[in-house]
Amino acid sequence: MLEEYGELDWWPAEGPFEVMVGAVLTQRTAWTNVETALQALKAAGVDGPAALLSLPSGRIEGLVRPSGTYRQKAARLRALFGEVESGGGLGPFLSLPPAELRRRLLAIRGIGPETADSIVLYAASGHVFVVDAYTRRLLGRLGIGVGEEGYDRVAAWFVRGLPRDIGTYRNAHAVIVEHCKRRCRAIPLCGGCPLARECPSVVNG
DNA sequence: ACCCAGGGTCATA
DNA sequence: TATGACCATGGG
Repeated sequence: MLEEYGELDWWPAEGPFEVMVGAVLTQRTAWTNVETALQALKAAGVDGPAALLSLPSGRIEGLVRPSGTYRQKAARLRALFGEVESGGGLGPFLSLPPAELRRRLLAIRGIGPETADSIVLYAASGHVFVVDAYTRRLLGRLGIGVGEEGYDRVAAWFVRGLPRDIGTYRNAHAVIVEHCKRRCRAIPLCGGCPLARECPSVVNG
């Protein structure tokens, strides 16, 4: 997949703040809808935790509405950046040791393992592997049973097999998502996949 | 008129 | 532990 897609320089964002907002907004949501919401936030001058927290909840809800489940997501953003500010702001918060940062994130309402790890990996350059629905789907299509196991076990499986390098972790997740988004179409890897016959994308055309 | 999308929480059994 | 309901918009 690395040969097929190369280095993707994925997760386009202007900085850590935008990565964190995007990580919450993309929960069970197509990225195109996230972009609309991110643009609305930017147009409203929301460029950091303080700016976001200065807005009333209803205003935040309106801005993130295009990303769906907007009441939940507005509350989650408030909770997240409330923690960030009480931790001294973006810099100090993201500079925490990755393991502690991850624990702090998981303790926040609405931040689960994938959202937390996306923030750790893409905003704080912490050494964690992000496991999402695409990752499990790919493992399933390849007949690798570990994809059925719990989040931490799946992540550990990748950690064991990959070079211990931030860039590798970022790009590995990126190519998995980009590959699956294209539904395994016109991609050589699928032609060589022994289970292509059972791949839902192939079956569904 | 469906189905799904870069999850997470909560109530049940 | 393991399902199911719920959140809710936009594109195919």
